[in-house]
Amino acid sequence: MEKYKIDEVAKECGLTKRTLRYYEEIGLLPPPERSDGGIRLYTREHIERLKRLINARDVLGFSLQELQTYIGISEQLDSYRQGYRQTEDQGEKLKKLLEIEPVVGNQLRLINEKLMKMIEIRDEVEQFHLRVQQAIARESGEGQ
Amino acid sequence: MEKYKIDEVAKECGLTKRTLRYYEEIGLLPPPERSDGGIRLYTREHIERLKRLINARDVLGFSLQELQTYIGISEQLDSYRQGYRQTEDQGEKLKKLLEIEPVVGNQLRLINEKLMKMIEIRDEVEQFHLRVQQAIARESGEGQ
DNA sequence: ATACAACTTAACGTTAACGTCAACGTTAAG
DNA sequence: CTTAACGTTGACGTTAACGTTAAGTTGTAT
Repeated sequence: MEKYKIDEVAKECGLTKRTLRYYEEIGLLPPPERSDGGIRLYTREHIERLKRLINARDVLGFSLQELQTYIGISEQLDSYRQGYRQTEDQGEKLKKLLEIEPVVGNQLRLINEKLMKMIEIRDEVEQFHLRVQQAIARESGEGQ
Repeated sequence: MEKYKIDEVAKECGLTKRTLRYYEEIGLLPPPERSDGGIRLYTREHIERLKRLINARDVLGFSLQELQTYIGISEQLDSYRQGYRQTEDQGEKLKKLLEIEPVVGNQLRLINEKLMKMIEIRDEVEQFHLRVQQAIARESGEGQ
């Protein structure tokens, strides 16, 4: 499996090294493996995860705190899928799932709300754009 | 025309008084009329404008700086519509419009990009939600 | 007229999300 | 084997976007 040093990751994701370390520091990124000398060695998985994070940050406008819970949830589902059909306590699993479900449902609702508002804004700006274009056409057709 | 004091406006818009004054301070809100004693008196227009602002802030995730230009543009269109067919310099108008157009076009493009990414995320979360619900159904159906 | 709630400005405080700098260690190249 | 480029951990600095407090003013209800 190929390994990446911090600057490569930073550049591929459009961040700085500082930001990567910061995200790790606050628990947003899982600490990557280190070389014998202590240098961070990231994998593809780290990068993909990071990209999803950035997307959520930029698009949903989540704070890093909010991203923590956002991630916590997808982590829990992963762990559920890992332990799928193992001899873990069935009751515990169900309990966790029942905890997670409303949180995710709520997220989904919020995202949909935001989405609708965003479409409204898009339409407004589109109208706006059209009016400007029409005005240009009229104004420049008139001057002759 | 009805007038509103700062706290009414703040509550209707879900902000604090401090935030309203701050927005005015940085030029995001036009200074409202004042009473003889110096108390801010807002109108419906102020409120509606403010609400659009909050929407753009929350949904598009604009910084207050970015909102300034966002507003600047809609202001310019307003001023265009005001001066529509007046004896203003036609060349100036056209020049302004030609300046505005690519900016708005760019905004529109950015918004559409964000919108698409958002839809992707929505779909992911939706899938996620479904899987959780299915897991619950399976897990709780099994225990009997 | 007097209280009292709500307004005002001014100034300093706070938090998130990094930027920047110093001092030092690691690694790949010649 | 020694540089030069890149990495590491502190630690302090910065900026946006307000919160908070103080000290005083205005509006209104009795």
